[in-house]
Amino acid sequence: MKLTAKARYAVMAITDIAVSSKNGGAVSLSDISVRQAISLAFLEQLFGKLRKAGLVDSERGALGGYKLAGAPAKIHIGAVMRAVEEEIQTKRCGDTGIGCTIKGAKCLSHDLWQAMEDHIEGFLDAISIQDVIDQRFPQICPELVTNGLTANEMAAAE
Amino acid sequence: MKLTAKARYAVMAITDIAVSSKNGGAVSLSDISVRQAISLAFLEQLFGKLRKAGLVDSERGALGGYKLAGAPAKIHIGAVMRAVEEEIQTKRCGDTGIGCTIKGAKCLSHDLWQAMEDHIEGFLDAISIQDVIDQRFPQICPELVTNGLTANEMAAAE
DNA sequence: ACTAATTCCGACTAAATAGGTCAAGTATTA
DNA sequence: TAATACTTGACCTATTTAGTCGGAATTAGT
Repeated sequence: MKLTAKARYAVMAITDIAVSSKNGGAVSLSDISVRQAISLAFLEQLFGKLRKAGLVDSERGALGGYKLAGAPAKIHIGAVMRAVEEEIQTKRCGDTGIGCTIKGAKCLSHDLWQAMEDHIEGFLDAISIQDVIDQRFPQICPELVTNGLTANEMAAAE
Repeated sequence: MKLTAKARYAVMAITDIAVSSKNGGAVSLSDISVRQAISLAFLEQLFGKLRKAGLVDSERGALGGYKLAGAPAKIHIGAVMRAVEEEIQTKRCGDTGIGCTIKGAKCLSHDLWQAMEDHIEGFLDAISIQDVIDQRFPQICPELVTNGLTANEMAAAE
């Protein structure tokens, strides 16, 4: 899961469809291109992947375009981002062992990166297109539990 | 806050100091270089920034090296990563307005990226070097609150 | 049938970034 | 005084990013 501009454009574009579609009709990429200021050629590249991932359906020909494959509340940001970025998990410490495996043992920070990735992924998978439209996002969890103390308690203990 | 290999190396190296230091003595970069399989030249680059950020103290001369500026429990991963990556927040949607501001209004996904960044930053700031050594990481918060429903409740409601 | 609008597909590319290296020092101490 | 260690900044290079380009296939309206 990469957090790049490409992934952001994909979310913007697919959100645009949810907002702009009339009666569930198809929305053309040229319309999205104008509204979101993203080049048509780049949108074509993105929507090829979104279609293959089953997130949108296409209608070819004149008056064609794309429509969401499901309800906005059922399409999650994480899925959109994974669709347009080929590598699900990139360059994770330990894939090669270089700089991670020391005499056969996992490095201390290996699990840290895994926990971080899980956290980011969990966050993005918890948000649907509908949530974005409604501007409804998860707040930071106030009780990040580490060894029985909350983050706030740990800060106070310092 | 960028999540690159450079930032990971910095965390690995600073964790190495916490683990390898004898009686709080300085640890040389050449030792870290060997143990963590990171080039000495690259470590020098990283520790220059860590020192300026006040996360480590240096001792020059023979038998010199670096030591942590504070207790491992007081140095947090987020601070380490911010120290080695110059831009705190990069490429955020809306900095230029291109592809974000449409007729003067913020794009729908603008706040999404902000919420995501806050979430990642909160996660990393909650973890100290000591936590990494003890392999103690925050679990995914089971109650991601969005509009009063937890993530689980929302999934069930779909 | 013809035309215009649109998706589909793969190759290509310019610019930026990541991830380093190298050279030439300066400071400290065994 | 030699060895070790830190300091600084310029430089380098492969990869990734963020696209473009050209053309083919498909469909709706005239």
